[in-house]
Amino acid sequence: MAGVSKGTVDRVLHKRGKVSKKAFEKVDKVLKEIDYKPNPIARNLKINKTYNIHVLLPDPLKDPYWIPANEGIIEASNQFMPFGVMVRKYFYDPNDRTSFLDESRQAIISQPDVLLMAPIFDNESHEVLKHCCENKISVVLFNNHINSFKEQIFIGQDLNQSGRVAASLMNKIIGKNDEISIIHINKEPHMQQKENGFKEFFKEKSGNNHLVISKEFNSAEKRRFNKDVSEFLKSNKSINAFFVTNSKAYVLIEAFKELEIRERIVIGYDLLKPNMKYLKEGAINFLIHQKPHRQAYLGVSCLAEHFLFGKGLPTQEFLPIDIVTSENAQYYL
Amino acid sequence: MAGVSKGTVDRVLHKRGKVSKKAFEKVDKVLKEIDYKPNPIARNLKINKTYNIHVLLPDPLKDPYWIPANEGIIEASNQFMPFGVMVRKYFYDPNDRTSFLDESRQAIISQPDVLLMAPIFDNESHEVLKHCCENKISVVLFNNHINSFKEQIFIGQDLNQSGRVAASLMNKIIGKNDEISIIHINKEPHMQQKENGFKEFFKEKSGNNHLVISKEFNSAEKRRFNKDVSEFLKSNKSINAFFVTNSKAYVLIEAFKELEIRERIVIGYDLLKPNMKYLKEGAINFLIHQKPHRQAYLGVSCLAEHFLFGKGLPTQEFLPIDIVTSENAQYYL
DNA sequence: TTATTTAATGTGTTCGAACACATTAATGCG
DNA sequence: CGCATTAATGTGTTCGAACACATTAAATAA
Repeated sequence: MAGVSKGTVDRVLHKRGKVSKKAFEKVDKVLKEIDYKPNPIARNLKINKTYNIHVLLPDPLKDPYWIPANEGIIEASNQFMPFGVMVRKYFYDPNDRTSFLDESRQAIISQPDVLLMAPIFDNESHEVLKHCCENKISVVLFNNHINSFKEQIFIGQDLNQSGRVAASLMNKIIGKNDEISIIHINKEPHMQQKENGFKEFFKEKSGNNHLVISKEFNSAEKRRFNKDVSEFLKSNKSINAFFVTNSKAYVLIEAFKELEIRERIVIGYDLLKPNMKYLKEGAINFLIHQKPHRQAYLGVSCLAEHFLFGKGLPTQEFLPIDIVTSENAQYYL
Repeated sequence: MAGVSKGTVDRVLHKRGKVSKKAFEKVDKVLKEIDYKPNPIARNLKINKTYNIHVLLPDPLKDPYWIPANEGIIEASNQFMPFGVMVRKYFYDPNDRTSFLDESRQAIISQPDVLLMAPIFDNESHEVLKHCCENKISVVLFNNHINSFKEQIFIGQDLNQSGRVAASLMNKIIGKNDEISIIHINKEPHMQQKENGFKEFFKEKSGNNHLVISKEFNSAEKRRFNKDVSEFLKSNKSINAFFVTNSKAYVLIEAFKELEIRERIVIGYDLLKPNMKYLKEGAINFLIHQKPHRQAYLGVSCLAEHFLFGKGLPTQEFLPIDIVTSENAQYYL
């Protein structure tokens, strides 16, 4: 169309230089006229590179919250395998910081194109990031942020806002002057953000009608846990609404059952089987869905589409904060 | 690997016959051993066909509900244009059945590979489906079902369940023995399904504690509408909770404002600007998000990926029924 | 002016699959 | 056995982009 060979067009497209002003202008004009867009399929076929995405996440066997995340990775992996995208997973023990470091080291020495990780330990995650920088491996975070990692790509919920959503729901269903407790079970650093958001909402919207106090428990030993809960309730008789900041609301409900405590308001996180059961029974009023499946799936698929078809990458992909009741739960599974 | 030429492998892969038993077995064995998956990129490059997806939906200028759907189509269209997928839109007037038929005819005579449509008129949609069958154009429906179209591919919400979700929310926030009204504003056939689901929930769960009555209004003339609402409220003094079955909750709120009616519970649909405003103000308690953007985007992108990469098509893609409050609304826009 | 360097442009091959076409092997029939 | 017919197998080209390499035109030096 421009009266030059494909070689010259190629040099214009890729700015490889060595093109006369006249030729450049002829080609450029045509490119603009026909609004040329390269065929990503042909492009990819020629480049024909295998892309390696390595994923670092907690072992789903150690914490069932991560089961859907794992499935999301598998799904995306299968989908993009035929396109030459290789996904490899590294599981670490969510209760063991060294296991996190060990697995990260494994991942980094295999020199992937990108490391996708769920960073639940603050300090250790910093180290991993440093190593990745040194080895020129780009990093994408999912599930939760790490404080000073703001410059990284992140896929997940705004945890502060997530706490606010919980608070807004709580505010709609609690009685006047009811007292509320924020329950952290086996607290991880990022759970504090949810507490902050929750408190923030009540400070703004509700004019301190409701006392909000926070409390940490450890669920490792069931008997001990039940005793702790029982004591806490005894010394806080007027509390009858609970916000559990992770997927362990069912643990609290089970303690309630053993202690014969009924008719409390409970808002928790995540669609684990036992949570779903108590949601259906009415023992849990609302669950907030953190979409671990979608987070992981999106992490892999966004990267794959970026590598394969040059799709742009977002810097922050804040997923919707889904509110789940017994009636709409089925569609989120 | 099997000691035969690519021609023979090709015949085995595509079952074109003319392959000796011996050769077939050799090739088949290797294919299984290496778990051969065709490279969808190369495949598509060779086939090099332009796929035409035509979309028939109500004019977003006539009903703002359809604005995000239109945007979803544009987004998917831009994304798949470089792959040789051509999307063409036909807008019809949602208040004019002939315009629907006219536009459908236009769409069909251009012989697209598939017609994606939002079928808000029952009988007319049947006719369109018939025409498509005759012309061997496959059809995908989105936004709402048409009764006897169950065999078609559908992308959207389960409207009956959607009514149940609204009811479950209502049930969580109304006072004991409060009465409820289901409000249809400019009723379309599929809105009845939401009413059915809503009533069903209260029949099952709430043991007829709450009277639920349904009422239709027409909002074409504002003065008339306000008067109708006023009269309805006067003759039903104990009703103070409202379920509006489409995106027009804001119309009801505006009537309330003029009639100086306050502190009613309202649950409605869709994140239109005025609805969002009243949600933030607290005049609307919950909105249910029908995801018109995602419906339309998914419709186009599923089809495109099916044509391009042989991805399977679901028969029913029921989207999640998202519950929206002032605190999580921002992520759904 | 001619040789030589450098700038500019053109040509050929490749990626993996699809398909048309060419070739070779096997079978049937007189 | 020879030849036709069909079955079986192999070869070559194409899709659009990327890139190595070949070629030609222009600029510079001897």
